[in-house]
Amino acid sequence: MSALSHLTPHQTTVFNLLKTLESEVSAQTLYAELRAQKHRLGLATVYRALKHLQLQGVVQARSLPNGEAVYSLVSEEKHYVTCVKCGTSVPLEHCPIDEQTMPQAVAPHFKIFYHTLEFFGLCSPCLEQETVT
Amino acid sequence: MSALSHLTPHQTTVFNLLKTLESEVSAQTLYAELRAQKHRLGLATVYRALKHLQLQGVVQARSLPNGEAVYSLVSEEKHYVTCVKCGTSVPLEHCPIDEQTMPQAVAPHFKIFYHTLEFFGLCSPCLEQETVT
DNA sequence: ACTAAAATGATAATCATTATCTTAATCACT
DNA sequence: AGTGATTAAGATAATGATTATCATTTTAGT
Repeated sequence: MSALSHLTPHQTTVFNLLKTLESEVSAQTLYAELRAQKHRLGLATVYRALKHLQLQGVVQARSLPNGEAVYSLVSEEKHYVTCVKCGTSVPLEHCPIDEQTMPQAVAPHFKIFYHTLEFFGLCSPCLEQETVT
Repeated sequence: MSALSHLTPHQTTVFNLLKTLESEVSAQTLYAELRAQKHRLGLATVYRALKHLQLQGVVQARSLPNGEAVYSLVSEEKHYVTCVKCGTSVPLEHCPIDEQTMPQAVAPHFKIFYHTLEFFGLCSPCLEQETVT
């Protein structure tokens, strides 16, 4: 990974908090957590910091079906199975992408930072509801 | 694919339009197109129809970074490379998922309808902007 | 210290989606 | 066909995350 361009104190704060978290979080949650830790920054700054870190290739984002985005470090290689009915999202342990074909699959003129892989379907409870109904 | 449960006329209309489209479309676009075709239905009905078709496993959804969702038939096996800066989304021709490991990768108690695979990074123009700046 | 550029805060604006609630259509059964 | 119950639909308000705006503060380089 190339060196990060200079980060402002606030950007560093956001980055550091992300490093301590095990799972993805929304910008709103990050903001609430930082405020709870007595950091004085605005919500817009959190969004801007996340955008900046994304452009640096160190933070990744995933859009949930409910419209909110969740963020995590790029190093967190996690994929998910998501229920299209209730929205439950379960992480996968292993990435089933063929390592050989992956590099060729991406367009030649893109610099790739990360990828997301998600399976969608029905979780057991929702599946039962559907078949019963 | 199991038989679809009964579809209402409006649900059928939405489904049929999706069948004629080559690329993914948002609910808003579907609504505008249907209205342009003199169909009399409400926006909420389009959203409800899409939700219903999703639960049937025949329509898939993908959330874009800007927060809107785009829909397409499940049969459209397309994956994308998306620029984290400008949002440009380019389809891949080939799915690089290892067919062998895929079934084992999904959680045992999920009924899987489809999957999405996306690569994120910077497209050429945006990459140049970043390195220049 | 000084000026230009970048970052920040506060808040308004945007916009897709969902909820609500009333009305209309459909269905099962007699 | 009639009736009551269930489901679908329409219209629109409400929600909520994200972005835009703009005035102010901070930073970097000279």
